[in-house]
Amino acid sequence: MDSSLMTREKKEKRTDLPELSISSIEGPVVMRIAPGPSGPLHLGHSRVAVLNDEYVRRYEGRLINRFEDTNPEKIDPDAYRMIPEDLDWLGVEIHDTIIQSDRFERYYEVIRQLTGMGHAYVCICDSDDWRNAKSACECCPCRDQPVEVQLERLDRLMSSHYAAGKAAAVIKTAIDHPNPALRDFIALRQVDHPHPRTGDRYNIYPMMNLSVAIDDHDLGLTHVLRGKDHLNNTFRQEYIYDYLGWRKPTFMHYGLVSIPDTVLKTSVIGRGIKEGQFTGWDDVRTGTLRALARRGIKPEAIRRFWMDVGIKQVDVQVSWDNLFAMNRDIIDSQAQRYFFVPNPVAVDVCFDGEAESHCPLHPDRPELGQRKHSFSGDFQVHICPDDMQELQDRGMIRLKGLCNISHGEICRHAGDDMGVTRQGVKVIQWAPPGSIPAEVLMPDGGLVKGLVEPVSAAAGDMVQFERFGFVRLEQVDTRVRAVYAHR
RNA sequence: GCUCCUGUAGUGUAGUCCGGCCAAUCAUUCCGCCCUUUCGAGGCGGUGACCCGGGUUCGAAUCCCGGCAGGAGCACCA
Repeated sequence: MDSSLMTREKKEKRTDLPELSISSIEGPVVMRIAPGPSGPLHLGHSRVAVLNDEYVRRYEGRLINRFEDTNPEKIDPDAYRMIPEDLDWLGVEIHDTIIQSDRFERYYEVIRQLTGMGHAYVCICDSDDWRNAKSACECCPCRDQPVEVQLERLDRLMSSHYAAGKAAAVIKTAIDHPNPALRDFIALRQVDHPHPRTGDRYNIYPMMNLSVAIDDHDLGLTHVLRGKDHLNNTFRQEYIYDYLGWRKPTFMHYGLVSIPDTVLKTSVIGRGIKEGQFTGWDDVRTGTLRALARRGIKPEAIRRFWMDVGIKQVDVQVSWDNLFAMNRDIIDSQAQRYFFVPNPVAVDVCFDGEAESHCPLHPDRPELGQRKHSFSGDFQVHICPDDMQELQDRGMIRLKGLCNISHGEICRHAGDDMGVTRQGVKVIQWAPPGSIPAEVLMPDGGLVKGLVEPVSAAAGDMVQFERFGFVRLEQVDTRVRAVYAHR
C-alpha cells in the first residue's frame, strides 16, 4: 500500500502535499486545469498544472484540460496548440481535453432550465442601474417578473433580439447577501465578435461561472484546486450546484502567487511582441514557460519548486533564488565546463618551451575527459578586463589548467606551480588561440559578447561557463550563442 | 465602503486540526572556515522568525476574544 495514503502520524514530517478527502467519492479522482487560450502558459499557470498533476498521479485519477474560450475577444488561436505543448514540456499528463466552445448548446440548455425553475432571469436594464441596485441590496425591475416573461425574454436574448450589452441572463442568489460580490451574477450575454473556432455561428456566450459549474459537474470532477482569487466564484458556482441538486466537488484554494522581476501578463507580452519590444513568446525577459525553457530551467525544477510551495492559502512570492537552486541541483552533474571570456582583452605571453593545458569537462566526473590546448613558444590568450586588472595589480595570475603568468614590462610564462594560489593568486578562465566568438543572452535582454574555447557540447545542452554561470547552448558552429540561466 | 481569505527568519516551507517532546524543521539567501586549479559541487559553523494585545491553562506558534497588517472579490474577463 502506498504509504502516503495512510494517515500520518502526528510528528511525521510532511514531505508531500496534504491528502485529498476521498472518503466521499465513488470512482477515481477527477481533476482539471482550465486555461483560457489567450497565449502560452507562464510560470504562474504552471502551479495549478503541476499540483493537479501531482494529485492525479498520486490517486491514479484522471486530469482533464479544459479550454475556457467563452470570451471570443480574448483568444489567441495559437494558444490551442501552445498550451498542450507547454503542458507536455512540464510533464503534465492530460487524460482528456475538452473545449468549451464545443458546448454552447449545453450551456443554453442549463440556463433555460434555471430560468424555468425561477433561479435565473433576463435583465434588460441599463447595466449600471442593475449594478447600482445590487449594491443597495435592491432588485431591478426585471428580477421579479414571472417565469413566463423570463423564458420569453430568454428566447429573445438567444435570438439576438436585444443588442449586445442590452440584456443578460442573471443567476439569482440573495439580493441582500452580505457579501456584495455574491449578489446575483451574470450568466450569459451576447458578444458580437467572431470566435476563432466557431466563427459567427454563436453570438451568445456563457460567463465563466455558468460554464465552469456545468462543465465541472458534467465532467464528474471530484476535486477542484485553484487559486483563491476564485473563492467568490466558487461561492457563485455553488448556487448553481444547489439549484440543480448537483453534488459538489471538493473545492480547494491556494494562495496568490506574485512573481517578481519578470513580465507575466499574457496580454502585455502579446502586445509587446506585436510592437517589437519582445522577440516572441520565448523572450527571456518574460516569465513564459517557453522563456524559462529557453534559459535552461528544467521542468523538474519547476515541479519541485511548486511542490515545495504547496497549497497553503497564504500568498507567496516566488523566489527565483530557490527555483534556480533547484535547477542547479538538477543540471550541475550534466553540465560540461567551458571557458568563456566576456569582453576579452589579449595578453601576449612570452614563453620558450612547450605546454599543454588540462581541464576536466566536469570536475566531479573525470571519466568524461578533458579539454586540452597545446602551446609552443610565445602565445596569446584572452582574458576578461577584471582579470587583466588583477594581473596588473598583483603582478601574477594563474590561467586555470595551464600555467601562471607574471606581469612586468611584458607578460611571461611563470611556471606551473599551483602553490601560488595559496598566496592569493587568482585562478581564472582564459580563451586559447582558436577560440570561437560567443554571445550570451542575459535575462534582461542584453547580450554579453566574448570568446569561448571550442565546445563539444551540442545546441540545447546546458553547460557551465566557469566563473560566469550556467547557460543553455542555442547555437554551436562557427560561433556560439547561449542563453544565461543562473549562476 | 462591504465580504471573504491569510499572518512562522530576506524568500519558500514544517509544526497549528488533537496545547507540553518547539529555547521552533528543512531548503534557499547572506557571512565565516575546510576542501577544490570555477564565484559550481561537497563538508562544517554562524546570523536570522511564531503580527500585536488581552484571555483560558500548571503550560500557548498551537485554543478564545480584540486589534493591526497583507491579499482577493464586489466585471455583460477568466
